[in-house]
Amino acid sequence: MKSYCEVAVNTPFNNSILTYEVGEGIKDLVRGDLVMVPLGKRQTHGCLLKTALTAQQLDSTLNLEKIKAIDAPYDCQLHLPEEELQLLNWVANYYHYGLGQHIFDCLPKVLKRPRPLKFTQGQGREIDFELNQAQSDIVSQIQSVPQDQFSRWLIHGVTGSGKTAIYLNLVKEQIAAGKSALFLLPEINLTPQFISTFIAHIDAPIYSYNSAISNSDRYGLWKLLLEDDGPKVVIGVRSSIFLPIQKLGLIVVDEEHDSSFKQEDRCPYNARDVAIKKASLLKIPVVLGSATPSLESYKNFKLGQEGKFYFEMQKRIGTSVLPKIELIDLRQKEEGREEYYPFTKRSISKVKEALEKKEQVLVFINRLGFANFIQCRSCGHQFDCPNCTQTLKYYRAKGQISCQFCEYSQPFPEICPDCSNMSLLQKGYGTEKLQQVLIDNLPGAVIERFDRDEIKNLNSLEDRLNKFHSGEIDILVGTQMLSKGHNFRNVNTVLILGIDGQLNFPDFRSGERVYQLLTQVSGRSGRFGKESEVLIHTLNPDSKIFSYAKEQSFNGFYDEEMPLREACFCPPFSKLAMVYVTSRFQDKVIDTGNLLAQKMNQLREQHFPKIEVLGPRPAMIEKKVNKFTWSLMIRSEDTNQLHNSLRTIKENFKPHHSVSLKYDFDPYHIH
DNA sequence: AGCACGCCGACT
DNA sequence: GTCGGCGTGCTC
Repeated sequence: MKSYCEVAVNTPFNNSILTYEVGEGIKDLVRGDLVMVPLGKRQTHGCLLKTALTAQQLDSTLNLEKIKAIDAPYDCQLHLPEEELQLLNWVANYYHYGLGQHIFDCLPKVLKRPRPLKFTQGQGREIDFELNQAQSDIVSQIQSVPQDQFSRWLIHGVTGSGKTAIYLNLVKEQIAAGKSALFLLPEINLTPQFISTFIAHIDAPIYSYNSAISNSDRYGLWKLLLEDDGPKVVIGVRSSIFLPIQKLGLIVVDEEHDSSFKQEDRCPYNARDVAIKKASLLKIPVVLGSATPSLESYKNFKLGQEGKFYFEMQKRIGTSVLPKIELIDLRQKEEGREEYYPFTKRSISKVKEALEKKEQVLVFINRLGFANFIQCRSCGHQFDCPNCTQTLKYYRAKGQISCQFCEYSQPFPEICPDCSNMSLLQKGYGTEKLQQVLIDNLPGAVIERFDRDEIKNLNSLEDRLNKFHSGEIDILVGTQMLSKGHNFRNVNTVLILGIDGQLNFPDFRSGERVYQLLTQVSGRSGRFGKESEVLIHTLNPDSKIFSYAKEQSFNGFYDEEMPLREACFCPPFSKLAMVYVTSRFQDKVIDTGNLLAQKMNQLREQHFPKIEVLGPRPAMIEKKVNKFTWSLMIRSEDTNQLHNSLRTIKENFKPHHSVSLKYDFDPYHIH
C-alpha cells in the first residue's frame, strides 16, 4: 500500500505545495522535516507538511502515475518545529507568497564544516540606575499580566525617554524565569549599542542575527536554537522573527514604525506584524516601542481594545533637552547665494558658529550624488538612462553620470548630444554636492560623507563614526543612514535639506515619514544637556508638520493626520494590497493590467462588494532594467474580502508567459 | 525560477 | 548540414 505526503517545495509555482510518494528513505520522517525533492529533471529542497496520506485522501485531479517518490532526507540537521511552521504558513498565506519558497528564504545556507558559533556571554550586572516613575509603572504593568498569555503593548516615548531601560528590565525578568527573549531592531547599525547594554546587564548568552554575520554563524545559530532551550537573548533584524527560539517568553520590537521591518523583495512581510502573530501563537507578550509610532499601531493600540495597551512617555530623562527647531525660508531672495547654494547665509553662519565653539555639525539630505540630473541650457535635453525611466545622476568623484537602478553609466558629458551646446546645467543636489559646498565655504574644516556610497559595510560604518566621535571630523553630511540611533556628545547643530521633496512625495504616508524623520533627526542633537538647534531648509515653512515638530507637540501630528487618513480612506482606515504586473514587453503589461482590472471588477460585482479596484497605472518607475511594471491597487475595509479576491486571482488568472504578477499585502512603499 | 524542446536564421 | 537564439510549456 503506497503512502503519500504533501511537501512545501522550494519553487515559485503552484503555491509551491506538491504531492509525492513516501519513499523508503523517508518513511520515518514527520511534518517539519526537510527532504530532497525531485522536480522535473532536477533536485530541490522541500519541507514535509503532511505525511502518511492514502491515495483516497489525495486531490482527485492528481494523476497518480505522475507522482514521484521522495527517497532522501535533506541532510542538514535542521527541521522546523510546529510553531515555526505554523508561523511560516500564516505568513505565506497572509502575504500571498509560496510557502516552500518562503521557508527556504528563511532557512540558513547549510555548510558542511561550520566554524564554532560566536556569541557573547552577558555579564548580568545589577542595573545601576533607578527607573523613574513612568518607567517602573510601565514595567510593573507589563509584568502584572499573566506571562503565559498573549498581550500586546505599545510604548510611545520621545527619544531619550528611557525605553531601553524598560526593555532591559523586561528581558531580565524573562531570563530569570528561565525563558528567552527576542529583540528586533530595524537596522544592523543600531545593533552595537543595544548589544553592549545587554551584555553588561543580562545574565545569559546573547546572540545577534543580521546581515553582517557569516553563513556559518547563521547556520550555527539555527542548530543551536533547535538543540538548546536554555535562556538566551537574540538581538536581530527583520528575519530573526523566524528563528526557532525555544521557550520564547517575550518579543520586543523597537522602532516599530520603521520601514526596514517590511521586506520589499521576496515575501513582502512586515516583521512587526509577524512578531504580533508569533506572540499570539506562542501566547506571550509582545512589546512595541517608538517615538513616532506608525498610524496603524497608534490607532490599533490607543483605542485600547482587549489585550492591547498603550503608554506614553513625554519626558526625556536626565539632562537632555529637546532641541529648538528653526525653519529656514528658502523663498526669501538673497544676494550672492550662488556661493553657498543650496545653503543660506543663515545656515552657513550657524555652522561656522558651531565650529568656532569647537562643536560638531550634522547635515542631512536624503539624496546621493552631486547633481540629480543634467540638462542642456539651450535645448532642454536631459540625460536619461537607456534601460530605465530615470535621469542619470552626476557623481563628481567618479566623473560619471550613472543610473541608480541599473549598471548604466557614462563619462560626464562635455556637450549636448542634441544641439552641441556646451552649457549643461546641473539640477538638484545630493550629499556629494553639500560636502563640496561646505568645503568651499569652510576652509580648514574636515567634512566627510555618511551615505551608501561611502559606507559599504559595518567596518567603514564604525570607522567613520569613531572618527566623528573622536573629533577628527567636524561635519558629517549624511542620508537617513545617519539619522537612526546614534548619540553624538558634541553635536548641537543639525541641518536638514531637501525635505520638501519628501513632503511633496505622492504617497499618503509622506507626511508620516517626514514627521518621523524630523523627530528622529532632532533626537540626534542635544542629548547631553546643552542647548541645541535643528535648522530645516524649506519652501513650505507654513506646513503643519513643521509646527508640530517645532512645538514638540507629542500627539498633534496624530490628531491632524488621523482624520485626513479617514477622509481619503487610507490605512489605518482601510487595508491595501498591490498587484504588480511586470514584463519586458510594455504592451503585454498594459494588456494584462487592463484585463486584471476587468477581472477584479467582475469579482467585486459578483463576490466581494467591499473591495475597491484602483488602476491599472504605470509604476512610479515604469521601466527598470528594461522591464516594464504597472500596478493595481486593491483597497477594502474588509480584510477577508481583500485576501479572497487576491486568492481568486492567483488561482484563476493566468497571464501570458512573459508576464509575471507580484502581490504586496499591507504595502509600505508603493511602487 | 529552471530546464527542455522545437522552430527558425546564420555560418564553419 | 548543425549551432544557437528565444518563445512556449511543464514541473507532484
